Amino acid sequence: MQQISVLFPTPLGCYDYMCSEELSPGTFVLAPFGRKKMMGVVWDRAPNTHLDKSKIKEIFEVLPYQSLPLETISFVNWVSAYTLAPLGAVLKMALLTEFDKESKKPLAFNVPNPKYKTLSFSDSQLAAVEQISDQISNGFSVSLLDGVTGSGKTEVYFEAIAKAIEQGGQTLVLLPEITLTTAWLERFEKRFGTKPALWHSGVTQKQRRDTWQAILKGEAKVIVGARSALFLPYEKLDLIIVDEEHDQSFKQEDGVLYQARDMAVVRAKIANCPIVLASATPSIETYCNVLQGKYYHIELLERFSGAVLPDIRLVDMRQKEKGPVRFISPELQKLIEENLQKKEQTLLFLNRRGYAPLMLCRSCGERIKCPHCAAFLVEHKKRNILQCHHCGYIRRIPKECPTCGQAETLVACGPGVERIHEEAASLFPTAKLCMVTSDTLNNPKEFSVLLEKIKNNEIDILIGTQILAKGHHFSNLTLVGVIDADMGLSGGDLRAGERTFQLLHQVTGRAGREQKKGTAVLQTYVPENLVIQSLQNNDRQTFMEQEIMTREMLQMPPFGQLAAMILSGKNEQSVVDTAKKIVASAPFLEGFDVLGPTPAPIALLRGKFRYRLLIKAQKDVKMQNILTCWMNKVIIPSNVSLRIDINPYSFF
DNA sequence: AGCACGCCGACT
DNA sequence: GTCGGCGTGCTC
Repeated sequence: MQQISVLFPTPLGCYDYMCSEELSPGTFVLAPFGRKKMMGVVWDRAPNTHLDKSKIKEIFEVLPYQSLPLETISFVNWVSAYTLAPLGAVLKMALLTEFDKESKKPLAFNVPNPKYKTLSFSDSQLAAVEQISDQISNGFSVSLLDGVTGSGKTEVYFEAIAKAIEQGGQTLVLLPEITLTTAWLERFEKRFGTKPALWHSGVTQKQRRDTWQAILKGEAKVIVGARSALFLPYEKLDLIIVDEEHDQSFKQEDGVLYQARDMAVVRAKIANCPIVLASATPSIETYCNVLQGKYYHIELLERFSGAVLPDIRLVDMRQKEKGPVRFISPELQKLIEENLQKKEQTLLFLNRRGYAPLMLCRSCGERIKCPHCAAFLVEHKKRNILQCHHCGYIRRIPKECPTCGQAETLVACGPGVERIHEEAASLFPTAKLCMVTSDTLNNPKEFSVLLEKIKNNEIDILIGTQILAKGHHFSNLTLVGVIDADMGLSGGDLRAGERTFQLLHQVTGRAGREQKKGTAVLQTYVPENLVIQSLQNNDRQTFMEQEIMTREMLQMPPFGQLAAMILSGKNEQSVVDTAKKIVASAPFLEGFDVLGPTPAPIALLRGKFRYRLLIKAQKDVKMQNILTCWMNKVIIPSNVSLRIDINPYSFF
């Protein structure tokens, strides 16, 4: 009888069992767990010798499935140790939910043909192709593929994929969920003659099953997916691409908290293969690694088809006289009118859904709040509702103020896209308008119908949130108006400046393509702000240098480490007491500081009170080890839950 | 996470 | 008298 370590896809660690034969790590087994029969994986852990022998049960059976690859096991171990998430919670991301079912007619995965259609490249692109291709089959390396929108980044990394296919290896392409559209897939199919394997939230159970199996067997060669595709059981991973690497949606914000771009680098290291991070606006973290010589820098300088960068103009909103509330400035209005006359398209961008972010009672001053969250309800005028954008709570728009009972006293404060749509409709009564948000688009089909309409010039003015900012080229779109360029800048978030720069760079880049020079207007109350100035001058360099200097001075990431502890529970006193208890037992160590507790910016969410601690550590400190020791000392009552967020991106 | 055990309120 | 609410504790 052997004692073996087994891991289950539940948020726990390893459990030991007895087994008559020796089983290698990765073997699937069926074992008794609690009062249930559960499927688990034999793990690469030494058996626990302190365990009371009478407690150890025997496994039921060895399942006749192909083992989980050792690289996947190493990766799960690494992610768990880094994020401090339980091993089993990480394993869960690597397995299928319906594991026992088998497909009668599995999908076929064609091998993409690297020679299907060869593309022609400019000199600059050819140089980049060569640099990237040199990395294939040369072990682990990280490259930043750095090129402006329209410089042909995608086609350049397609050549690296072609080379990996020729060698018989697998390639993983990570894209932000929103970029995973038909447009990208069409380009892939044009180049390789077939579709890649897909992995994202919209993939059906059967497709998931077939794809998972095909990846394990090495039949699927190119896998395109959102961040969760990192955990698939690759048989022979030879290349990873992370496109739009700066995109903050790579940070998973629920369940296991991880940064998929960073974990992708770790995954490449485990596979001993190259990874390419592509972006027009690289993240500060990646750029610092380039400056330190840890990452290669592959630059694509020119726009491919000779298109020019848009002319960026600022409208200083401070100088506007008080009058009836208006969100489209006279300057922007004039440009839109000119654009309408030229029969060219305009995009009005505001990253806020709904009609107004706040409803206020003119009589008593009450602002209508969510009953479950410390947040204001957002007015959605068309649907005649108020909605909480944090928990989804919905109520009808009341006729009377819910606090003082007076009728007709509620007023909308501030703009959302719906309100911009309303204002544009009254300013340009003959123009064809279309509003696009995640509320109005329900599926990819609707989206492609919309794209077709835009292409056929059936729309003059688009009004939308960031769903429109990413990854689409509209050849007749020559004017972009950013309603509130400062929106993302406030709030004391570490990455606010960086995020705003990246988003607005991307949005303004939608203006002008194919020889038509575009214009972008930034409406701002802080025209002197570095982010706004750098955007206007198309000066990424200055912005990055300043941002890096600030981060270094403050010892913020990537020059120092951060971790957040979020305590939440229905009993506020209990949450506060636990937070204080944790702080009281904090270790005193050089280069390890504990800040807080403070109520979270959203102090009540879904009926739970939330407090935060921020841990700031120097770069060389083994933060995870310290946190683990520290947490082992304190007892968290069961009515309080604690989440640790290593390198947090959101601070709500 | 599940799942069971356990101790207090409103129902046939 | 029970049915069921969710607090608490355990899973090798």
